[in-house]
Amino acid sequence: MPETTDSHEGEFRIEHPHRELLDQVLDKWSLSVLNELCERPCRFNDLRRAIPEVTQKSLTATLRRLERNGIVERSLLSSRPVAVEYRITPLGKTMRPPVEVLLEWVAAHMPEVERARRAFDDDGDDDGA
Amino acid sequence: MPETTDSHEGEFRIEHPHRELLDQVLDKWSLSVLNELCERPCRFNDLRRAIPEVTQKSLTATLRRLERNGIVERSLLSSRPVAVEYRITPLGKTMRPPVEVLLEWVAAHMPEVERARRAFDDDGDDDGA
DNA sequence: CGGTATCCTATGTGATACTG
DNA sequence: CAGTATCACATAGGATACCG
Repeated sequence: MPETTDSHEGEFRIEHPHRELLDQVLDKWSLSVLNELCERPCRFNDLRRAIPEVTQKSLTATLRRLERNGIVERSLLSSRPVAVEYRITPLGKTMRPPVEVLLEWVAAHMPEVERARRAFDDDGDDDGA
Repeated sequence: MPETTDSHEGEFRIEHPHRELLDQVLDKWSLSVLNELCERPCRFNDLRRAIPEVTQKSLTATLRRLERNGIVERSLLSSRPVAVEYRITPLGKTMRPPVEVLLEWVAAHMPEVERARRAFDDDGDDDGA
């Protein structure tokens, strides 16, 4: 074993560039956008309609960020009137399994987390008994 | 076979309470903290030393958030001088597999992402030819 | 030792208006 | 249609100082 000391199983350790990528692909609207794009290519306004809570500005920012990271691809379909289509890339599709695993963890443990939150919040409530 | 090939709807879909939990357990310092705590219980200043980039304030906030979600546990060891110990909970330990899967995805695809970023940034560089 | 309190800035996000 | 520009605001996070 030429590899050193840390043979202990994978950890929670993360370095900065990885952290940054994680923040960009898991940011507030990314998963909702990918959820649409993994079903079909979408026009900009298709996405707005599919995700009504997102503003134009945030949707644009999200798409640019995902495009820059190679997760989605933007194609100009015609120039007059402007028509643009967004598609998930092969790289983007590789995100599905890990994201699903994560989402399954969240769904599975949400009840336990909510119990913990209630316990914590109640303990904090020392309203002068 | 009731399952049509594209009945995989909602793979990236996430609802608000889930989104919020994800934000709290994957925030800037959480993984670094969990990385320490999954190896051993730590005092507050142990964590500061182990993660020198974090400020007191952010570390406190991170620990409180994780504690509230049931991911870490805080115990008062003695009162004078104050001694506190943080430990990962069983619930916290369940985060490891999904987080590892995620981190493996990041590590595996970082080179491709970086290529995409360079391509994107270069395209943006219309330096007026 | 293990925090709080305060101030400050940067960023994310929304609202709204405008444009090619 | 698919954005950009601008203003406004809330929050995250850092810097610093103080406290029991």
